Amino acid sequence: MPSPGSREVTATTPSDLALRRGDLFDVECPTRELLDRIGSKWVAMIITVLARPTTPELRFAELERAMPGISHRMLSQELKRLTLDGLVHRRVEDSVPVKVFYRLTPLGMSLHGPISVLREWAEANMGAIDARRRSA
Amino acid sequence: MPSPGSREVTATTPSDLALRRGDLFDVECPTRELLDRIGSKWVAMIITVLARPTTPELRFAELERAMPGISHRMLSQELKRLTLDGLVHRRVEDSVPVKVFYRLTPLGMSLHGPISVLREWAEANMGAIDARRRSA
DNA sequence: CAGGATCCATTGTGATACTG
DNA sequence: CAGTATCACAATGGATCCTG
Repeated sequence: MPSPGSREVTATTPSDLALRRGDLFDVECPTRELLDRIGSKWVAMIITVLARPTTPELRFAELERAMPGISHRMLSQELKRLTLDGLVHRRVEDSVPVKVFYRLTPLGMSLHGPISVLREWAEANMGAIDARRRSA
Repeated sequence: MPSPGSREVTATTPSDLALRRGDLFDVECPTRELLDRIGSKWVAMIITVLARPTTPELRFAELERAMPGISHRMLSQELKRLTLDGLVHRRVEDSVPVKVFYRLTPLGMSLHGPISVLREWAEANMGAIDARRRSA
């Protein structure tokens, strides 16, 4: 979050309203940043995996295995972000060695629907789009 | 089978199948890249603006004005990408100076629903998430 | 007007190594 | 096991200038 040193130009206070209600079209509204965060492939995958009824709770290594291609670092980073955002809950079992379990919070679960819709669109139309790209 | 939740990835050439059907969980499947592309704030905004019944077709400068905060370069880049992907149609009016109009293709329109769902989720939950982040 | 080209600062990301 | 730290490099994105 860089401090606005050079350009607090427009908007004297109208952003207050946008901030409160969430307005993608307001420059100052964090909804933009939020959308970029939840719209990523890694978030989509994490939410999708954790939303599977058979695996409501998974350990770090299990998630890693369930998401081929993700790097150690990325998974760690994304999980931390999602935890901070309150979409994922982190449970530590005090054994030796320690075990950590991740599961969706109610808020996280509520994101599952929207993300599924987008993911399914992507999976359904990927072929057509990819083909067009190649020919162009 | 000690790996619960894992998919049956036993095929010899799984990428072929995944490529054809679109599988986010396949490392080689372009669906991942596609999802990252369509999940961005700029794409969400472009699609949303062009989906407005009142403005089915907009010129470059009009789009720019409708999307406060986007840079010249970004808009140009994203429009080109969306055009290549077949989500946006580009119509050039041969006047002096030239006028260029953008509108959604049927494929682009079909993305409007999914994106709206995600955008609305973001706008609705932005407040809670933002508050939690600050306190953490 | 539309948008390409260039420069440059910032950030993202993988690989690797290390710790409790 | 579940991370964190560090490094090197790629990608992003804004600002600015340029052209048909």
